[in-house]
Amino acid sequence: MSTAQETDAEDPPWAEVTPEAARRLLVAAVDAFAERGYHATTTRDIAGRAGMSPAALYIHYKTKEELLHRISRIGHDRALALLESAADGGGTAAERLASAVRSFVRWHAERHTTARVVQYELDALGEEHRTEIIALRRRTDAVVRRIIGEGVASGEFDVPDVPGTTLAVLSLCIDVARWFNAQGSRTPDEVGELYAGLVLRMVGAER
Amino acid sequence: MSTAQETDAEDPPWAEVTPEAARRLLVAAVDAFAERGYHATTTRDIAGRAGMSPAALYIHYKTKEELLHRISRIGHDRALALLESAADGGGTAAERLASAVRSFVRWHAERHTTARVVQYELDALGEEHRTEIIALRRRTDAVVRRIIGEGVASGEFDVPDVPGTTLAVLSLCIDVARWFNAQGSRTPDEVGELYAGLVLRMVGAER
DNA sequence: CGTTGCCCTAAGCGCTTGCTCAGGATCGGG
DNA sequence: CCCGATCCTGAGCAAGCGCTTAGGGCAACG
Repeated sequence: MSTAQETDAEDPPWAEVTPEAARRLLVAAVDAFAERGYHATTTRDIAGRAGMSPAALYIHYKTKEELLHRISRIGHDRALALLESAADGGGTAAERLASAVRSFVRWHAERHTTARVVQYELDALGEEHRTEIIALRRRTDAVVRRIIGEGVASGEFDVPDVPGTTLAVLSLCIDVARWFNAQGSRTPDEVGELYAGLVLRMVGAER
Repeated sequence: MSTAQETDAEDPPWAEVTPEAARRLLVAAVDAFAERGYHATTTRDIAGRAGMSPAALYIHYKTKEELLHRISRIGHDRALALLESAADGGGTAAERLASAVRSFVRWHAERHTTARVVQYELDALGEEHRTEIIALRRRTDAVVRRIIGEGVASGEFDVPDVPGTTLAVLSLCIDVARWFNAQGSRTPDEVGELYAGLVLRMVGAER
């Protein structure tokens, strides 16, 4: 029972969730939400996976929705941080775009359990929490659009429709969370590399 | 109450669902599943949208899951038929690939309500029904892979990783169902055109 | 040893869920 | 006028849901 059934490796990521019992519950919730979806997951299931009674959940979280919000918030923060650090990394626009896609995709593959919850359970959030998360997603979009725009301005890229291509690039990356490990024949690094190349072609970068 | 709240235009598509009341229920279920997800939708909600009592549902369908299965089955059949007719349409590999992406994407945009259910509620299906649907999806994959393979063989395309690129192309198209109409600034035709161009670049087709 | 505060559990409340069942309305054929 | 078939409803059952409440175990501190 101590080995997580199909969780991705859990190196550092929920370290910021401070009471240790709260972290155990949150990790259990990520697994359950990713496996069956938010609405199909019961609070009893979450508590059970964390080795606690159903009532224990409500000591650390006010509602089941608050759990989803914490997961979504932390996940979006992390993904956005990855993107921004790649975008500010220096180099040509092509180098920055490739690096951004690589790390963004690698995260969605490596942590596909978390990413699935973060990306696909968005409208299970309450009104207020959802608008907060949507603001984060707009910042994600802005980062990618900026890199592509700069590449166009510098003549590196040939992109007739910058907003549309931005949308497509992000959509491609995000959907990794859905299919990854359907059959496990690719490592996250390989997918990141493949996708970086495909995206460079999409923006018409010289090879 | 007679105007569907945000449904896509309903030209022909559920004509094969024969008792008219069963069709009304199915259309209502598509709307409800797309809006709130399968698990969050109640049979009372579905029946209510169809203007019937909760019990009426069970005259036409054995369970709520059977409804999802019928929707999923018909939707996958339709999407696959579109793909195959484009793939068998003649012309160069580039023309066939562009045509396939155009119609596949257009379907996912135009009928994004249906597509959302079809593509994202897959594992709410029971064991047996799910494996049936997965077989259809493998055929979808095979169609795209074949076109790309032929393009590579004829020298039209330059694709280092055919299975990986096939996966990416399909993933890109399918994810249209998730984001389309988030803001409604693009028509399905425009998205299809945009995506056909992007995909041709991904496979390294001469322009 | 007694007290305080923290973390947890057993039990269960009020409500909703998927689904059932006995029977009513409507209609074409005799 | 009655018949059976077809399609539907009102009422409700058993199970499961999110969440609450009263209290137990235990470490830290005087």
